[in-house]
This record gives sequence, C-alpha cells and structure tokens, in this order.
Amino acid sequence: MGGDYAMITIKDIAKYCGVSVSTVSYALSNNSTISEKTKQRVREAAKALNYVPNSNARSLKQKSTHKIGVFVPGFQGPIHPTILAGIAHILRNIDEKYNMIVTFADEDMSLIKQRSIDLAIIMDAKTSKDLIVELSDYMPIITFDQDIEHASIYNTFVDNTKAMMNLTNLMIKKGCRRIGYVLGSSSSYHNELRFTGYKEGLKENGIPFNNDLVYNADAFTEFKGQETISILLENLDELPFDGLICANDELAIGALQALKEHNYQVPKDCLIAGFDDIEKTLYVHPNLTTVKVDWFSYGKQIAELALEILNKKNPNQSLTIHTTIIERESTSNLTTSK
Amino acid sequence: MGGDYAMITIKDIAKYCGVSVSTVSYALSNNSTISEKTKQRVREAAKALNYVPNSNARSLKQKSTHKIGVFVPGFQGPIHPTILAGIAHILRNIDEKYNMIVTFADEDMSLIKQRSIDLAIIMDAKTSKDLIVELSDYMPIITFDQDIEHASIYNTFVDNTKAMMNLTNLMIKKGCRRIGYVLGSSSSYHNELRFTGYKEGLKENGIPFNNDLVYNADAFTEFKGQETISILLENLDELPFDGLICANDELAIGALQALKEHNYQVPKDCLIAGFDDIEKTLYVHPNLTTVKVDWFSYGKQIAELALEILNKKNPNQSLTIHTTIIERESTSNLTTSK
DNA sequence: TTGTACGCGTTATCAT
DNA sequence: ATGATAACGCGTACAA
Repeated sequence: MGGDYAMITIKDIAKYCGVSVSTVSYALSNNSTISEKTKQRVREAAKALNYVPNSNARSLKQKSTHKIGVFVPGFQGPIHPTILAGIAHILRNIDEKYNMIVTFADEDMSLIKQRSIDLAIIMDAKTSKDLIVELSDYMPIITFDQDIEHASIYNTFVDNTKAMMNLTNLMIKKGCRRIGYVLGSSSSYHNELRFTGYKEGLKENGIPFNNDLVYNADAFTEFKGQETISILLENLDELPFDGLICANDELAIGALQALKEHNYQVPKDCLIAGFDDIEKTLYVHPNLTTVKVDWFSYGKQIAELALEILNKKNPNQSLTIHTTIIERESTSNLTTSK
Repeated sequence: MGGDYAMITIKDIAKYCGVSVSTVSYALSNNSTISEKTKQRVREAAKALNYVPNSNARSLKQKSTHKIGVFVPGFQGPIHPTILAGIAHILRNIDEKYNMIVTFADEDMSLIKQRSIDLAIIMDAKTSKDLIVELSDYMPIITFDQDIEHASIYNTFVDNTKAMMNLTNLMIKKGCRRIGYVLGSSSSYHNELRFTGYKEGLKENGIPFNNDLVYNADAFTEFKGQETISILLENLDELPFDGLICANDELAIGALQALKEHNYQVPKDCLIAGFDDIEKTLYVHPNLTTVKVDWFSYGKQIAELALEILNKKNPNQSLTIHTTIIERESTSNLTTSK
C-alpha cells in the first residue's frame, strides 16, 4: 500500500526550531549573519527530520538545475559507456555537485526545452544541425563530431586526419614504400578525414600518392574488407602493396583474412593496420595494430569543458581529442624487402 | 559569448494575447470553460513564441515530475543497454509522457531524495537494502535481484532456479544420466540459485545427486572453467560425466576448451551447456547451448510495472522474469552410450 | 541576529 | 467566459 511520501520542507524545520523559514534557509546555506548556535540547532533539526531540499523549488528559484544531460543514441558498444564513466568521474570529484543524467536522444529533446538540465551533451550523430542550433537557444550545447559555428555550441572532435597521418608515418618508418588503403563507406565523414590523413602522411614523407593502391570497400564491415581484398588478389601473382591501412578495424580484420586465404603472411609479407581499437583486434592472428581513442579521457575533457561553460569561463568552442597508435604484431618488422 | 537564454512564460503569452495568465493556462490545458476562439489564439501565440512549459515550476506545483529514474552500476555489457532500450520502448509509446533518466547509482542517490523523479528503478546490485528501504520513503522503488518486503518496494527477479531445472531436464531428455556441474563464485547469490535448480532437476527425474560430479571453479571466468576441468581430466582415463552444466557461459567455454585438449568430443562424448547467452557462445565450436534472458522484454515489463505503480493500480510487488533455453550444437544428440 | 515579504512559473480556487 | 489571487518550496532584499 504505497504511502503518501510526506515531504519535509524548511517550514517544518522552522516550526520545529521555533524560528522563521528565512532563518532556516540562511542557516542551511551557512550565511554568516546567523549565529553559530542557531545554525547548529537548525542543522540538527534538518538531519533529525531527514530534510532534503526540493530540487524543483530550488531550480525554479535559482534558474539552474545543477544537472547535466547527456543524450546518447544507445548504450551499445564500448564507446559510450566509457565516455559516460569519464564524465561521471569528473563530476563526482568537485565540490559543487552536478548530477549527470543520461537519456536517449529523441525527436523533441524535451528535457532541454523544459529546462530540466543546465547543459546538454549531445553524443548522437543523428540529431540534426538545425535542431541543435534551435536547442542552443535554451542552454549551452556540447556536440560530438559536428561542426556548428554558433553561440553557445561547443564542438568536440576526434582528430581522425592526424591519427591516420601518424599511422602512415609508422608504416613508412617500418620500411613500407607501397602502402595501400582500404576505404570505408563513402557517405561517412570519418572515411573522408581518415583518407586525407593517409594522403598527407605519404606527402610528408615524399612518397607519391598512387590511386591504384586505393581499394574502395564502401562499407565498414569485415565482410566487405575481406571481399574487396580477396577479389583484388585473385587476379594478381604478387602483392601490390607492402603495407595496408584500413579505414577501420573491421575492414582490416576482413583484409587480414583475405591475405591469409591467399597464403600471404602478415607481417612478413606486408604490414596491416586498422582504426578504432575494437576488442576483436586482440583475437585475430597476428593481432592488429590500430588507432585508439582514449574515451575515458575524452569523457573527462567534456565534463571539464561543461564545468567551464557553466562557470562562465568562456572556454574555446572547439575541442580536439587526441589519439594513440597501439602497435601490435600486424606491424612488427617486415622481413621481405622487395 | 553565451547568451542569456531568455525564457518564454505563460505571462509572455498572456501579454501577447491580451488575456490573463490563468486564461492562458486553461487554454493550453484545453479546459472546456475557455472559448474555442481564445484557445486558438493562445495556442498560436504559444507556438509563435516557442513556448515550452517550465518543468521545474510544473513539478513544484503538481508534486510530480513525470520522470522515471534508472540507476545502473555502469553501462558495460549487453544487459543494461538492452533493458534500457526495453524501458524506453514502452515509455515512448504512451500518451502520457514520461522521461527516462539514467544515472550511475551512487552513495546518496540524491536525485531520489531531492524529488527530481517520480519513481526509481535500481538496477545496481551494490546498493544496500537499508538504503533502498530508506529511499522508499521518498517514492516507489523497483529493484532487481533483491528481496525486500516493504511498502512501495517492488522486486523483480530472474528465475535462475527454474531455468537451471529446465536445462537439467533437457540434458536428461537427451539421454544423459551422469550430469556434472561446475560451480561459479561461491559468494554469488546466482551461483546458489542455479545450483539448486540443477539439483531439483535431477530429483524431479529420479536421478540421485552425486557430489563427486560437482566441480567448484569458485569464479565465473573462462580460465577457471578450463583449469578446473583440465585438472580433473588429467587423473582420469575416461569421462566421469556424459553431460556438464556450468553455472555460466564463461565457465562452459573454459570447460569445453579443457575437454578438447583432452581429446574428448562435444557433443559426441558429452553434452555441455552454460547460462547467460553471451556473444561468445556463438563463436566457439561446437557453439554453446545456454539459458537466455530476454532483457528487452524485461525492460518492457519493468516499464509497464512502473506505469501501473504511478497510476496507482496497486500491482503485484514481485515480478519474475522468464528465461528461454537456446539449444545449440553442444547439446545435440549424444552418440556414445556408456 | 532574525523575521517579513516577495518572486520564480505554473496550476487551481474562487470571483466576476 | 475570463481574471485576480493563492499556493507549491525555496532564496534573498529589506526591514526590524
């Protein structure tokens, strides 16, 4: 028989202590005009009565909820959980308490418009730019992988291009001279950025870009990676590349499979690398060199950005997240030098 | 240059339309005492001015937030994401809108005590019973795998025992007569319940329980499963069991590995099954029979329970979630009959 | 040092 | 059919 959930208010404390509500309010917010003695009495009463301030009343009055909303497309996969943990880590360790509340991104984003939160972090790629701009009328917005120049919109990015440049550099340093590239889905923004990084990496090292070494899988799946490279190798007597960079790990794992099927050995005959550091990169043989984003650190950076915004520190409106290359067996030394 | 995020209130609409605030409020809530004409005018003004009701003011007045809080230990793994999707699925498809808010379970559960939500779903096993009981003073609480008899606490369970009974029945039906059991971590509640199910399954079929066929891995890991069975088999010429039930999938996968290493064939020489339906059960050979909980459906059931509670329908305070056996190769027919 | 009074935005009661 | 006004719980300027 669910009860009535009686609520204790400062009024109750006032009555209990025989003082006015404002005295209670002042005492609880540790205002210096209240005598230490009454403060003590009020605090004890508050504890005795199990008083907790009503957040709705407080938010209404202060025009601030002390809540940060995170809008995710879903909770699947390793990325979002880790980012959320990073955000929570920062938010837990500050004195001024902020609650992190997570929700599915939906059409209307009502939590924002109804002002249930003070700041929104939109991790959902499907939310349209127009909607984000509209939402920024209500509160500051932090985006992920969007590029919207607008007041009170703060964009965060993974530096895909730089990361792929670094990977290309690595292969060249390892002795590769004919580096192939497997493209992912052509409609993807990431695909383009990563490809650019590959080309810039070559350029930086004075290696001419050769379009014949670019293979378009037009998807980010293991299957397409396998198929693309398999079809290629069927008509060739020898490997056209001594290194192969793939737009993501799935493609690389598929390509690795295709190479094995055609009796080429990695990393003996060619090096191979992917992007994203998915779990499976550890299970394949040889295990796969890849680019990893430190999502936990990213979460922490977002949370710090959020706090700066809320504290009106006018932080930079663009934040780049750095990446690390995870070197594994698939790029240990090349032995054949053709 | 963050702006000031001007807020439009019913006051603004009232001014705009030249009516009083109460008229606006009535019009927007479609009260029958307001003429159709002014309703129309007010609605248009609201749309023109981009009016959205302030949820804090509304909650303060109505003593209800229309928000449901879900407290999770983390977002890792396949279970919680799926449950959340199930909850969201129900909450999206009702006319009376409720927002789902997800948070990490922390020490103080301030969102509850501050009345930022109307009902809490606590999915975190670490939250103490005492705290849950305390929290139930503030609002209805739905728990997971707890057993707390108390007003306004609603417990939900997976029926581990029944599931394991069913699995034992299946093996017996397939011809097994000497069924072994691998225990998981002894401190786990689930471990106990599942073991009970195994014993009851035997009993139901008139097969005496034999403690020599119980192997204690004392953990839920693949490694411990492998180790436990491997050590066992080293000192034996033949298999002591013709079926092996493991307290979870990790253990079963480890045990499977050990059997292979000792040149036993599954399911030819013995059947094997696990519990949880983790993804890897599909990748091992033979792929693994297991017990699956339909977490999406569970999420839907929780959400429906929540709505019944909020609508004062006085639902049952205990909800059992059912399971399904997923039959795969590891329990196809036994061929050797010793 | 403490109390009175008002406002935050909304809804609901009571007049008009 | 519409408007004035009180109330929700809290915070704070001002008065005492």
